[in-house]
Formats: sequence, structure tokens, C-alpha cells
Amino acid sequence: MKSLILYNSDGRELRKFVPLKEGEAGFYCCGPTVYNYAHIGNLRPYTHWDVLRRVLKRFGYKVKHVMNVTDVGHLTDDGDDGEDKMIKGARERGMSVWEIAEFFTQAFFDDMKRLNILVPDVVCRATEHIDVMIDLVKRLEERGFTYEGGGNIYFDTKKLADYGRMALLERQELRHGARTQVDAQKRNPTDFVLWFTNSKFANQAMIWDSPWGRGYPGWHLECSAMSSKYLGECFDIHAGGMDHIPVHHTNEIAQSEGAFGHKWVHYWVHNEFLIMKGGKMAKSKGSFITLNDLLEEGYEALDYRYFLLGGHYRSQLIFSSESLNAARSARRSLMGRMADLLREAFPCSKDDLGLAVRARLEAFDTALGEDMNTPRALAEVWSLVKDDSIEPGEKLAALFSMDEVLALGLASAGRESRQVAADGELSLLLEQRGKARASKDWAAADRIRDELLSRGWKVVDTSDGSRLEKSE
RNA sequence: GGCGCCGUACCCAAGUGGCUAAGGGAGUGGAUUGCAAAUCCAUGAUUCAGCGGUUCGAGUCCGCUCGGCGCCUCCA
Repeated sequence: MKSLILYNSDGRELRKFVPLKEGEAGFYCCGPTVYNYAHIGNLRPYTHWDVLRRVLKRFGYKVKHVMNVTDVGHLTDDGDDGEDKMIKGARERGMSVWEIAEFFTQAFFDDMKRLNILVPDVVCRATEHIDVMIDLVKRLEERGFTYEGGGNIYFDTKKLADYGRMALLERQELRHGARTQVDAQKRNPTDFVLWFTNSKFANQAMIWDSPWGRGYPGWHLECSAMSSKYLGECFDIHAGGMDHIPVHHTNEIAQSEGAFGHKWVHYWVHNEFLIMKGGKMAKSKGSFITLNDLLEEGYEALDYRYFLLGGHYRSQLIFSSESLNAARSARRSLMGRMADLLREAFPCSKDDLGLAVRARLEAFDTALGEDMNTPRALAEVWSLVKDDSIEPGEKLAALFSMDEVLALGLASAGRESRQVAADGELSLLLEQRGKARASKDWAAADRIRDELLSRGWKVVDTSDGSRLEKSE
């Protein structure tokens, strides 16, 4: 089993991954809140967690990957001047909250597919697990972690000795109430609602029966309840955005460890943000870039994936059209080299790989094993490509192997030439141009080249003759 | 105000105190080409925001200054 080192936010150190069960890895990541399209910043973590999942598999683990879909309209746990996100989305688009959830869940998975992100083994919706959440609150109630105030059930954070350990909250002087209204019902500023029966909004659309009255769950509850249902009350990895450390994940830990009475998650991994020129992209800011926007500008989704893998998941990554262009150029170049290799060789079998190429693959794995260092892994890809001591067939085999983790679509590199070969008309035009060139009829040759370009194909002349590549 | 992260070439970006500071993109020069595109070759930081310190040795550790970002509100 290859060694995987992960940075564990709970303890803030790099730690070798040791699974709870030999050869298996249980892995939960915070999923989307489906009240709007995901913007490209939202898509960053899922790409990195996809790599994590693929690395775990590559290193020999049997992976169980669970992700939630937050389709409950959440208020905040503090006094909130805002509006329920789901209700707002529904009102603005003239749909019901349920339709909104369904629509944007679909849109989210469309994006996942285009980015070559594997669908988690379990995708669980909050609205389908209300009973599990209620059970968790009951257990907390039995163990004395809750109190009632103003119709809502609160978690008493004073009852948990190491509340806030991951976020180092004890070192912080939080300015509670600085930006929001303090909830007068709370005994401690950090307490949070487990179950609401007292909605701040008259038209609360999603409510369920509970032992405490009709209402809806607190936001943090769903992740604790669902992850534990599918992965057990103690599991390996919980992933999410670093913005969640102080509140969401801190409270998940509190309510889970409170209810279960033991340590809950062994490795917490958190991603940093995608940064625009002026700061992070946020849904609440109203304007943001979606994957569709990039596609409309002529980028491929996998160009964006390449861009993301070019930065480490724990570092802020600066987005600009310039850097995305760089990623696109790099990926195209890589695809071009793949296509060239495929013209001269077939991928050889894994058993026939020589020492040099094995060393390259080893270096690639090492990079990924060291806290998922995808930038270094990409550098290893380029080193391999440019290594003249390695036979084309070996390179191809290694590149296909690497792409099992990177998922940059390298396997489709040779597709264009096959497509051209299958298209009689294109082949004929290419042949005619070849004849025109042979007789130095440049006008005719250029006319055919323009014709092909107008059909979306770019002519590439080589010493071995001409071929076609897809243009923009 | 508190807490945390970051500042590496024109741009993006790796870098676990110790060989010549990865990789990609852009640029430039050359080869090739009917032209163009593609491709190939060559070319990049005596230096890692600045200053000081620790050390035999620091981009990597410590302190201060300047600059950027995040969290303490829902947020990936």
C-alpha cells in the first residue's frame, strides 16, 4: 500500500493516512446547497476531492465516498437579517422550493460530469434524512447537551470540554453580534440551533413533524447525521471548504462527538478558495462565473480542471482569463503530444514497462501521496512526456495510467484522427489539397484549407503529409 | 479588534534547512514551412516583498515592517 500523507486540520499537521479498517477508506465531503448554479469557485473542492478519491483507489483502498446535497432552505443559527436562500431562489424563478432543489441539483451534477468528477458512491439529500437528524437530536437530548429556548432546541457548547478544538476557538476573541443580531435565547454565543420550530419567516416552505413540534433542522445537523449513517459513527475522512472550520465543522464535531461519546472523524481535510482579483467569488455577491460561462467563451471544462490541478488544494488559487488560457494551452499541447504518440505506437502493457518509465510513475505517485500535490504531479507528467529515453508505447501506457487520477481526458487525444478517417468527405478534401500542393497550385490549396477551417478543422502540414485537427 | 493564511521570474505555480530554486503559459532567437498553423531546439530568478536574527548552512525557522487574502454572518 502506497503511503498517503494528508494535512489534518484537526491538529494542524501532516499525518500519514491510516484507515480505520485495513484497505478501506470512508470519505465524506460537504456537498452543494442547491438554490443556485454552482460558480467555478464552488467547483474547486469537488475537483480536488475527486482527485483524493482517485488517489485512494490508486493506492489500493476500497473507497466509499459519500456526499450530501443540502436541499433544505437554511436560515442561519444566529439572528439573521437575510432571507431563506431556497425561498428566495424559488420566488425569483417562479418555482417551488422543491423544484428549485431538483433543478439545481441536476445542474450541479451536469457540471460534475463535464469536469470528469466521479459521482460519489452515496449521494444523500437532507430532505430525505430528516428522521436520522431527529434521532441525533434525541440522543443529544438524552445525553444532556440540549436546551429549549423560544421554541427552538439549542446545542449547549459549554457542555463539551474541547468545543472548538479544531478551529482553536479558545484562542480567539470573537466579536459575536458584530455583524449579526445575537439570539437572546442562547446561553453561550457559540451555541447553535439543532431544531427550529420558531421560524423567522411566515412562508417557511419545508417543515416536518418532530418531538419538539413542526419545524426544520439546524444547518449543521445534516452532515453529522448522514455521514454517520452511511460511514459509521467513526470514519476516516471528512472534506470541505476551510471557511467551514470555525462554525460548521466545529459544530458538526460538537454534536457528533456529543451524541456518540467518542471521536468522530479521523482526518479533516480543507480546501482553500479560488480568488478573483478583488477577493473570493461568492454567491451572495450576486455576480459570479459559472462553468457554463467558460464553455460559452470557448473553453473546455477540462481546461478548467487542468487549471485547478495546477494549484495545490490548500493554497488560494488566483483565477484570471490569462491563467485559464495558460491551462488551456498546456492541456492542448499535452493532448497534441498524446496524439503524436498514438500515431507512432500503441500503449504497451503494464508488464512491459522499463525502469525509467516506472521511476516516472513512482515520482508521480509520490507527489500525489504527499498531501495531493497535483502541481508536482503535473510536472511529472511533463517530465515523462519530454523524456527521450522512454519509448512511445511506454509513455502512452504511463500517461493513460496517470490520467486515471488526473482525468484530463488524455485518453480521447487520438479521437480526432479517427473521426477524420471515418468522414469520407473530410478525407477527400484533404487529399485534394495534397494534390493541389503537389502541383504548386497554392490558390486551390488555400481555398480548400479555408473550406476545411469553415467546417471546424485546421490543417496541419507535416513532413509525413497533412492531417486535420479540430479548430476552436 | 481577535484568529489564521499568503507574498517565489511578465503571468499562474511547486518547493518537507543542505546538490545547479520544479512545471506550465506568455515572450524572444533559431530550425522547419509555398504561406500559415503546428512542431522541434535555444533562452529565463547570483535570487525567493523589505529589514534584522538563529544556524556551519534559510525561499524554507524566529522577530519586525510593508502588501494581499480569508474567518469571526450564509458561504467551497
